[in-house]
Amino acid sequence: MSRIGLTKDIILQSAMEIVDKIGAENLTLKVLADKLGVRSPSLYNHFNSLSDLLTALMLYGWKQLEYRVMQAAIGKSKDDAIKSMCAAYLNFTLEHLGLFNIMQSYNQHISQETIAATSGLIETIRQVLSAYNLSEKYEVHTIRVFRSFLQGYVYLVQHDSFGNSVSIRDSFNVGVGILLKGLKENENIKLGK
Amino acid sequence: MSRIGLTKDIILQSAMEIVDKIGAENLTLKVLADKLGVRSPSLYNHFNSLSDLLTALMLYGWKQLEYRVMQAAIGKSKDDAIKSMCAAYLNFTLEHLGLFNIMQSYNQHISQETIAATSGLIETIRQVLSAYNLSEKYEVHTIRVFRSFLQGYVYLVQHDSFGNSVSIRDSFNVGVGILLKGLKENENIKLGK
DNA sequence: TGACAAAACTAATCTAATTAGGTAAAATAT
DNA sequence: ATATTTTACCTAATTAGATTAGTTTTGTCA
Repeated sequence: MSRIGLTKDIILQSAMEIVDKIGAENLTLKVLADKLGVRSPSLYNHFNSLSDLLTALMLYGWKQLEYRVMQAAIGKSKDDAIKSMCAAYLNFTLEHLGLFNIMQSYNQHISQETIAATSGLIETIRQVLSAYNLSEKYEVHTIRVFRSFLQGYVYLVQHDSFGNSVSIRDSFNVGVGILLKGLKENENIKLGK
Repeated sequence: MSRIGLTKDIILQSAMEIVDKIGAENLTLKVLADKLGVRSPSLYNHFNSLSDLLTALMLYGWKQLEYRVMQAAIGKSKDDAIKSMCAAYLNFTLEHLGLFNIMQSYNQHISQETIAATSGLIETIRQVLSAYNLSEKYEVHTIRVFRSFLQGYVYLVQHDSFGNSVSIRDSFNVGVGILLKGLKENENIKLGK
């Protein structure tokens, strides 16, 4: 009977598949261990606790999202870049509902690592925004407003909070459009209030 | 030894105090029962399960938020009403971080009741928006965009995701301002695309 | 080959939710 | 007022899941 040879990455990959398939609330060490062909205490050789594992999974998710959003910005600038990045964000989260759930709910405790995991993402956004010549303060405001919209939109879609039949993508694009217009209002105002 | 005389409302009130004080993740039946001067199985006379209790707590929260936002709109119209409502939303959620956490995380399962609980809120928003003469489709888009921004903003504040020192209220107001401008773009366009 | 570290195991423990079944206070009916 | 029923509460037991302790196995490297 040969050893399986688990690694953190293999475990996280499996955990991701599980949460995306059966929902974040149904991830238990037993379910995960079964999928990996191992007994649940064995997972403690790789993670100190379930909470540790979920934290790692959250960071794993942010890294992937960061990669996708950065990819989307390559070769584009200004509005095109932003639209593409926003679409990439939406697409990733819709593909990974369970994972995104964990990305949201498990960053309560350790904000340092979370900030580190999302800093690349924010840096990318900052680079794209630099083309708009925003004042420093307005750049911060703008990033916050975009992040809020994205975060909230996906959350509401994920929880089926948009009752009726108007297209999810249409409303999303309208939202991005509104934010882009707001961005123009503050373009080139280097001494913004 | 006389009976305590619990009711659902008393239990929910206590539960709210607990989650706002020590965080949603630390609410257990034992903690709640201790606070109420009762043994944990006794709570099953009032709720079928912890999940039931949390669901009720979520709805309880939405009702209160609805009330506060409606109050904020009284005697105001158009931009003033919207600004006031948004501020009320932000204030409520900042006062009730734990409760809001549960309001977010526990509407995964029963969307019907959640929709019922938030329908009054959405109706209020719709009334205020009617002054703008938006096309039907744009009204839906607009509500979705506002909700997304509010939801996301509060979420990010709650999770300390806004690293630096620019004022939380300022960015919020900038965001509301951007959305209001976007709203004007579509004002009086009765045949919006 | 032999020794060490790591990865896996089984068995046991702990904590929290839940269930079963009993008792007594309160509410209701006679 | 008394009898009956309901129900809020209790204790004790069960279950599920995370975690810990201690052991065995396996791969690696001197």
